[in-house]
Amino acid sequence: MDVSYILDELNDAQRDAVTADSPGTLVLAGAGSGKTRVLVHRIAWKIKVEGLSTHSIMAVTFTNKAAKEMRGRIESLLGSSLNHGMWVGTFHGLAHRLLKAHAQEAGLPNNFQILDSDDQLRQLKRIHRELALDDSRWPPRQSQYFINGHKDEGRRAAHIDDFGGDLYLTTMLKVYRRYEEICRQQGVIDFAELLLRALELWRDNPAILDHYQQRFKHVLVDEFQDTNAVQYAWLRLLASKGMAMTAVGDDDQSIYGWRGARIENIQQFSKDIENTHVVRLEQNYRSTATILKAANALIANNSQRLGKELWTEDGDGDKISLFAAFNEQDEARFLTDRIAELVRDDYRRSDIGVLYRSNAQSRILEEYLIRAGLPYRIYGGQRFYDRLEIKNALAYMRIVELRDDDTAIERVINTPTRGIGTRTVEILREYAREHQTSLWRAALAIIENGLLPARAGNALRGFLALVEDLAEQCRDKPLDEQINIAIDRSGLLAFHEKEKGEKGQARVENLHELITAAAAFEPEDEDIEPLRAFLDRAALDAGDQQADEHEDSVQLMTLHSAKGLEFPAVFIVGVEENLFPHKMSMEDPERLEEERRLAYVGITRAEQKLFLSYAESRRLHGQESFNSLSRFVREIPNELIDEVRINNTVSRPSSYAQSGVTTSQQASAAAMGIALGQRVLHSIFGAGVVLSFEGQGASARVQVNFEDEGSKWLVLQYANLQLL
DNA sequence: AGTGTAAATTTTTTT
DNA sequence: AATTTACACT
Repeated sequence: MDVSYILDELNDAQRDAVTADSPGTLVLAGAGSGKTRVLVHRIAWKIKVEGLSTHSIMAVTFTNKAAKEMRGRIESLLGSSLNHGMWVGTFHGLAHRLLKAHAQEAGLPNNFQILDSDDQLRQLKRIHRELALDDSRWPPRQSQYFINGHKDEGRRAAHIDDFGGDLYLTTMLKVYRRYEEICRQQGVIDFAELLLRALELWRDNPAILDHYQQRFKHVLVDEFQDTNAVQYAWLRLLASKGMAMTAVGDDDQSIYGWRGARIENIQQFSKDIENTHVVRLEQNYRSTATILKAANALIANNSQRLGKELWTEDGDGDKISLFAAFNEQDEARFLTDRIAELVRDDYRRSDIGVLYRSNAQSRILEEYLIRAGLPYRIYGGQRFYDRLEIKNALAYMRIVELRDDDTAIERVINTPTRGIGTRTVEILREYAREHQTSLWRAALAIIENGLLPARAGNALRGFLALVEDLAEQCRDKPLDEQINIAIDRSGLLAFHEKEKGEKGQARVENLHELITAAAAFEPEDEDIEPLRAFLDRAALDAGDQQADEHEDSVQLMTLHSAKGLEFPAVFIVGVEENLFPHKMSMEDPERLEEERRLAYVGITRAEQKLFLSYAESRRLHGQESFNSLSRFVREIPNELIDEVRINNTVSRPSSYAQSGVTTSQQASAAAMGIALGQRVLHSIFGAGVVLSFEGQGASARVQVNFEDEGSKWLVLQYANLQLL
C-alpha cells in the first residue's frame, strides 16, 4: 500500500514525530510549526501503517473548534468518514460521554445536567444567603474560585484540612460542602466536576477502567501545556497499563494557569513514561522572520522555559507597526483606517484578526467598524447559549427533562411574572432545605398540605401545571417544535415582545434563532434523546457563533481565543501597562510571565503584517486612565518596529476640558512641558503619571500617580519633575 | 405582587 | 459605563 502521502510534504522533525514508535512521544511544537498537521498525520500513520483501528484511538483537545477541525482533517486525509468509533473531543466532552455511559457507577442520575459557571455562581449566591454570609465580606465569586480551584486539583471538601479552625477555610469549606450536597440532590454537575467524576469513575471501578485500557491503544493530547492536575491524572490512569500516548504542546503558549493548567505536566510526562521520545518542532511556516524575531526576543524574558527558538526560511517582510493613539477612540480610528487600507490592497476582511486583552475593549472597536461599514465577527465574548433569554428558554426545557433542577426552577419560576413572588419562593426554599429535597418536590408537598395563602398557592399550582403541560405537549414532537411550544406557552416570547427598545427585539430574534438552531441540530449520538443531547450541547459548546458566518468579515477576539488561529494581518490593540499586562497580573512574577506568553501567542498569530497600538489615555469602565506603553513592546528589538503616528499634528483631545483645567493653566503647564497623562520622574517617589493640574505660576500644583507610592499632589515649582 | 428608579457594585482570560 | 441589587411606590 502506498502511504507516502502521509509523509510527503513533511520536514524531518515532523516526520520523526509522525512515525515515532515509543510508549511516550512528546512533541514540543512551536507556534506555526505544523502541530495540528503532525497530530493528524500521526493518527493516519497509526491507522494505515501500524494497523490500529479507529476504535482504539482517542484524541483530546481543549476546544470544540479544535476537535471539529481535527476530525475533519483526519477524514479528508484518510478519505473516509470516522463515525463514532474514534473518540475525538475535548476533555470535558469525553468525560461527559464517559459519565453518561456509566452514570450509575459514577453515582449520578441517568438524566444528570451540566451546571455552567453562571448557574454555578447563582447557586453559590443562594448558599451564601442561606448560610447568612455577608456578601461583602464573603463574595460568592471567591467561593466559586475556591471550589473550582480545589476541584481542578482533585480535592473535594472532605480532603481539605481547615488547619484547626482557620476562619477563612472553615467558611469556605462550609460553602463547599453545602454546594456538593445541593448538586448531588439536584443531579447537576459543574465543569470541574465533570473531569473529577470521570477520574473517580476509573479510579474506583477497576473493571470499567480495564475495559477502556483494553480498548484504547493510543491516546493523543493536544495543547498539553494546558492540562490540569485532574486531566493529567485521568490520562495517567488510562495509560497505566503501557498504552502509548502522544502529547503535543508548547510551554511558551501556556495561558490557562488561572484555570488550573500546569505547565509542569510537560516535564512530568517524560518523567512518568519511560523512554519518552522528544521531538522539537521549531521551523515556522506561518510568519515572516521579523515577526518571529520579535516573538523570540519577547519570550526570552521568561525564566522558566524548556527552551525553543522559532526560525523560518522566509524573508524579513514588513516591520511591525506601532501606533501611539491619544485615546481609545483615536486607536479605533487608526484600526479602521488601516483595515480599510488593507482591504483596498486586496486583503480579504477575514484575513484580518483584531486581538485584545479583555472583552470590554471590543465595544468601541465595533462602533468604529460599523461606522466604517466594515463587517466583523466576534469570537467568544457573550456566547449565544449564555444569553439571558436563551438560558430562560432552555431552563423550561431542563425542568421538563429534570424536575429537580433547582437552578432552572429559580430562573423561570416567575419569568415571565406569574404571581409567584419572593416570599413564596422563600417558603419553597425553606421547605426544600428542611426536608432535604428539591424545589419541585417542595412545591408539590406545599400545595398538597395547603401551606400557602390562596393566591400564592394558585399561582404556584399554575406553574406546576404549566410544566406538566409542556412535558405533555412536547412528547414525541420534533425538537424545534418542543422549544417553540415552550417559549410560547410559558409566555416567554410574549414577555420579550412586550419589552421595549431594541433589546427586546434582539431577544425575540435570538429566541427564533434558538428554534432554528434546534431544527438544524443533529445529535452526534443517535441513542440519546434529542432534547437531552441538545441541552448538553448548549452547556458544553460555545454555540459556534451564530449568523453571518459566510460573509467576509474582520475577525475580533480576545488573545485567549486567538490561540490556534492565524491571520495574514494581525492587530493587537491596547498594548499598555495595566491592560496588557493586566494590572491583576502585574504583582506576581508567574502571572506576569503568563501575560508575556499571551503576548507571544498574539504576535505569533500574524503571518505577514503585525500592528500594535496603544492609547495614552483610555476610558474604561467609566474611568479615565493614563497608561504607558506595554513593557512587552519594549522587549521587542527597536529595529523591528516602525513607529507610526499619523495624526501627530492634530491637537490633543479634550482631557484638559474634562478635568476643568483652564486654557491659561494649560498654557503654563504646557510651558513646563507637563500634559495630563505625561510620564514624569521624581527624585524620591520615582516614576509616575500626571493625573491632574491646578493653579498657576508659583502655586501651580500637579497630581501625579506614582507607580510605587500612589497618587500625590506636588507643587510644580519644587517638585523638580523630569519628563519621561 | 409588580414596577420603576436610585444606589451600589463590578470590571481578565473560558471548558 | 453598565449591570445588578435595593427600595419605594402603585
